[in-house]
Amino acid sequence: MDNPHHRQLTHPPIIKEMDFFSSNSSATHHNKNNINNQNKNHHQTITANGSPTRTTHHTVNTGLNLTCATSGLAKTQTGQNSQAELSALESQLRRLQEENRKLRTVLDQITKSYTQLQAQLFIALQKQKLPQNTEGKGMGSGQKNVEPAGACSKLEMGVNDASVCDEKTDQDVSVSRSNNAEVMSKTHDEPQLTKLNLGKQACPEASEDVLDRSSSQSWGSSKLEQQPKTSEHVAAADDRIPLRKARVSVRARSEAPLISDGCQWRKYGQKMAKGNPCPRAYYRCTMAAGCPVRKQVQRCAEDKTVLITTYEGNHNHPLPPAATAMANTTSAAAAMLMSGSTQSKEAQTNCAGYYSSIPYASMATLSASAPFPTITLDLTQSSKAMQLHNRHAAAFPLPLDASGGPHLVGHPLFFPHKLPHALLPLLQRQPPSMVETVSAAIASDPNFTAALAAAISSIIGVPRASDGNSNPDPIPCSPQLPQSCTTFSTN
DNA sequence: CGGGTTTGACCCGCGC
DNA sequence: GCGCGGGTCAAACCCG
Repeated sequence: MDNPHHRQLTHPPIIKEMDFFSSNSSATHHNKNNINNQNKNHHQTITANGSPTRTTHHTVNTGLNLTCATSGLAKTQTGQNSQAELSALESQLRRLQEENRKLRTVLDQITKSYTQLQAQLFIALQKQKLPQNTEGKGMGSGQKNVEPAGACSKLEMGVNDASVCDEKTDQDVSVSRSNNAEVMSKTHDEPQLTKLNLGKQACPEASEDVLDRSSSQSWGSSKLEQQPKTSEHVAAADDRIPLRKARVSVRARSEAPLISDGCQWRKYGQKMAKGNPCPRAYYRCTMAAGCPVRKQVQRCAEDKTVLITTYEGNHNHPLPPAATAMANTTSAAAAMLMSGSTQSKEAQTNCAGYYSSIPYASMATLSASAPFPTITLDLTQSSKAMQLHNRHAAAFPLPLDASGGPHLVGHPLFFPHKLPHALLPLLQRQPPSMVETVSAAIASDPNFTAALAAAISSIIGVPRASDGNSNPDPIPCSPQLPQSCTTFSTN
């Protein structure tokens, strides 16, 4: 299932596309200027009928010079023919210029309508968001009281199902697709998160319902977890595109047969998937009874050194520190993905385009066409990402660590208020015991941490990096991030 | 002996 | 309705 999907998602051409988008906003601009210059060319040639001196006018000049030359020859040869030819060329030029002008007008109109629509959408979403913010404020204060100390615990308090995020913050996050960095930042502001947290704390039944619902929908075939569809559920499904739980797929190079991620898993099945000689293994989280989280592990058909781990669901129990980092990464990714699950395919495409404009976005790819909405964090691309990273050094001043390599932790792009804050100490100060558990994935990819951070950055908030320090206060434990639906570490 | 793995059977959704 | 493929179950088996 996931193989063709992953193939599609992480195929190099997509990365090329990312490169195109990410590295060449200036290039795009440049092209735009070229177009404008060409337009100007037509204007100049027609209105002034002179010979522009700029080389960018070469094309049109050539034509004019040729006509001049031929007109000179015409005097000695067939003058009438040349005259006719000249007039024909001139009329053709006029036609082209007219057509060009029309096209430009159309383009202007389209751009204008797009901008207007974008503004209207933004206003509408802001209106929708207002009551939520008010609600969130009250909840936020309440939530702080019950927040346990410790980053990990804080993270775990927010058992924020990606699906929950989807249901409650659809509009919020969808705004982030409008290439609006400012709005993007708002999607991760506290209110919605506190709401989510409260949903779990103050209304456990309700949130459990949501959790169970999403679980039963994604793993509906499970007899143990399957719940009869109430009319409410059906109605919910009818109101929107069928509610599907996001999947987060992590591609990492590892010779190990299994990437341990800090959680305890029990294998409950193995099956040969079509199109892949490697079997797919099914695991269920056994850290807590009834934990709905499952994962699938399969090697990539093309590159068997690549281990594809697909997570689905959210843990309903506290996670060990070792498990929180990737958990928050993937849950954030899932939340981001699910926030767009109700969008049109076009929106999904735009979303991809949006991400592709972000450094490291080559590692995060989306798929709305898959049976389940899936986001893939391709950690096998880390080296390329690092090159990309360096390429963007001019645009995004990057601090390098002592080794001279890119150091994403503490990087401007690596916003603590965006990222699971527990990630910072985890990434920066890995206890030796944990380091020892680092698996072949890391061994084969020393930039794993940076790649992971890059993936996170690409998902949750890089656009904000450009605006610098809009939110300098670090939230101790980014509660806005949905709680880890997954965990990922190595051993 | 308890917990995890293996593996064939079964269920379910989907496309034809 | 049928076949196919993905996902899950559960009995048998393995292992510390």
